[in-house]
Amino acid sequence: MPKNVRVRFAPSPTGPLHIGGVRTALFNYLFAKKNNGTFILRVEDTDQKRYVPGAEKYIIESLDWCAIPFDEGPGKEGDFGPYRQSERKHIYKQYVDRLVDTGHAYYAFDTPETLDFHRKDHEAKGKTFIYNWHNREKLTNSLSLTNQEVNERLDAGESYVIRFKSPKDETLHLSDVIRGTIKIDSNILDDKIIFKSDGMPTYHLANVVDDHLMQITHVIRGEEWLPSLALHTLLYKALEWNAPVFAHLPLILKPVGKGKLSKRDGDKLGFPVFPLEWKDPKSKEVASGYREDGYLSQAVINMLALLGWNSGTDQELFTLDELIQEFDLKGVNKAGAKFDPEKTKWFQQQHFQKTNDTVHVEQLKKLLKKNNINSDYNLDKIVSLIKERAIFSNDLWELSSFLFIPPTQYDKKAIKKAWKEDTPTLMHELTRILLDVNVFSSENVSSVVKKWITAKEIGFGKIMMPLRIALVGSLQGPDIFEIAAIIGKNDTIKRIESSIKKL
RNA sequence: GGCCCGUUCGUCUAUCGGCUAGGACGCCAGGUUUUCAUCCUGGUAAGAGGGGUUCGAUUCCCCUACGGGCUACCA
Repeated sequence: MPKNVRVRFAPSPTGPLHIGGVRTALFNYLFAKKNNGTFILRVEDTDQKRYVPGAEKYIIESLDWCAIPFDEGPGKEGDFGPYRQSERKHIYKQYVDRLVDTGHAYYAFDTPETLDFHRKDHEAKGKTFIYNWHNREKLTNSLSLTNQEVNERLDAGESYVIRFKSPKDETLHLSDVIRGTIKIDSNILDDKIIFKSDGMPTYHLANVVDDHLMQITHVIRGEEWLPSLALHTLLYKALEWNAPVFAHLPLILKPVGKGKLSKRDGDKLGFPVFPLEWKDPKSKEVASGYREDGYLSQAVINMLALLGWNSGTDQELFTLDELIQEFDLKGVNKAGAKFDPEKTKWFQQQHFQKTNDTVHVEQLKKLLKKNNINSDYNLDKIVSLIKERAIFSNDLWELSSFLFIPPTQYDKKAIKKAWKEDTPTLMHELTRILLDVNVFSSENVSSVVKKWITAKEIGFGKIMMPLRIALVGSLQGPDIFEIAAIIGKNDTIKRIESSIKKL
């Protein structure tokens, strides 16, 4: 009987969750749901200095917006809480003590200044300073000091950290489902600090302890953690725990240039890198979000899922449920992927078109209200006419505003192309024809106007284009007779007369 | 610098030793729409380089190049 799948997303509340983090959360969620497992949110706030107020709330709101809710986490206490590491502070000490007792860890009293000096000194010589077996005897710690000295320092309240004792001359075989087996020479490993002088564990220790205590079966995280895998594997071994399965996701890279996608790329290239808008509490700077830019969360999720994963088929459009059905870690790529804002837009367009019209009508209502428009037009009809040319819900307003607000200006190119000397006369005649149309439906107007044009033996363009200019202000928009029908007989005639006057 | 991971069209990717190397975004061309956009059809374009292994390598191995990550009392 296999264990129940339990996975976690473990962000640090140091700012807004960026899109790479959202994808990590998504893959965890998909994996959990696919395997009838549990998706846990754990807040890794062991570094008080970097704590940003509001960040945790932002993370939770983002997951909610993306519709990838967690089953256990802050505010949804399960059997393995609390889910904030700051609230688990008391738990970690016993495990550090155990590591010290079993000889896997030791106290170290070196000051940050001393270490910094060593690092700089080594760097100047073109070497790398590594704190491990080859020099730990020469540094200030419980391995180089006598028991008495150590106790004296401890009793005197001298600040200390606890380091994990990395092994000498071992070849470590690490395992990752995406990358296979990775061999590491333990001699290049640092004796990493696992417990800080402020009494808090570092990420490495807290992570391993919590994953074990929370019975995490699969650790799915970003590739930036791959170099820590050796340490984590060693920690599990030292604590005599079974390690979970590890999967390191490829990173999301900048669309252009070098490096991984960062906060700044969004502003520079004009697309959001955050799911939600974020206002920095200190600088008051505002970073745009997909939600506020009018993206559907389904589109963002779909795009993110396909960035580094594929189902093995040609299918690219997925709903969340379909993603859950199809998801498999085997389909995850190894190489980092450049983020593509254009394709993101395409996903948005596809999902927008699939969205039910009633949703669009609600959006349009909101947009009208925002623009102080009071209208009794048939919004269902309007949505059906314009939605196929829209990508974002905000487009609904852009594409229909001329219906609610008569044109005050006319597109110059359009005038040059279609508004000729005899146009005013023809338009004037047209108004008289339109006046006689009793039921002002698009079909009626269309047939009456077309009959008239045919009878007059003039080109369609000579009427249709100026009429469009008169009603819309430019040579754009849906079927012109549909437009006339929506704004009605009076407004249609008024707009034509107004255009004759102005042009 | 050291260590680790990676490398198929411009971009995201399929291919699990035997293909005219497939799809999608973008771009270009044509068609539909008496407008614009949508939409449809077609086109463009790729396995980093060099060695092996093999009857045969995009696929397996090695080297080089390039890209990425890590190298904190941050996660």
